[in-house]
Amino acid sequence: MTKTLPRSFYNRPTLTVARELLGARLIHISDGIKLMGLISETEAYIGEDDLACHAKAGRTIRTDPMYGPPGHAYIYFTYGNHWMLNAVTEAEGFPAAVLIRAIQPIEGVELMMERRLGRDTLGPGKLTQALGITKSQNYADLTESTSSLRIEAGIFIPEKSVTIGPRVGLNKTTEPWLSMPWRFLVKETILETR
DNA sequence: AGCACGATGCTCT
DNA sequence: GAGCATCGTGCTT
Repeated sequence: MTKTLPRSFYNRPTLTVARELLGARLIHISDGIKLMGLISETEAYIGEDDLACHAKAGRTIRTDPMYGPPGHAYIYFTYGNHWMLNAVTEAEGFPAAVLIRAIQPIEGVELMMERRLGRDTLGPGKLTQALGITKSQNYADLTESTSSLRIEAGIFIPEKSVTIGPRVGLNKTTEPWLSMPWRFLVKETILETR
């Protein structure tokens, strides 16, 4: 029996949270079926000064979840097709979040494969499609053990298995934000556990 | 294997 | 009305 990561886990510097979320278990109960994957890629978006962070526009309908208490989901829609899943970090009132960019499916793999038409789950829009995550899970409390969307402690990822680099997909962002090494990626396949 | 582009709709100016 | 924290296809090497 594993435990969800507590709110204090998220109430820390976003870079620390992004690094430590690697290997954690992302769980979504979808149509009564438990889907679970190990988080294998994250990115940090930190405050209104970070020009890559949506909060650069201030507190709006869209960015509101990031200003709320840590440990909740911030979900938004982009490019006309894709839902993005973030975990809100740092103290309430400071807008920051970790974008979950990829998972390694562990449980409920058949349903995930079906939804993805057999394709992979490496990519922020792909994992939400596989897990069936949409705007209806926006603001979900990730720390609640009965929540249909939650994150539990997973397996430890050693430093030598982590690649750190600049965030991707930022088209018009200017320096220094464009090159900030705020992306965390597990190099090899994470060992399968239960 | 890598690049270019179109799809598609919500959010903010 | 433009821009976007993307994805998949199709075409080029």
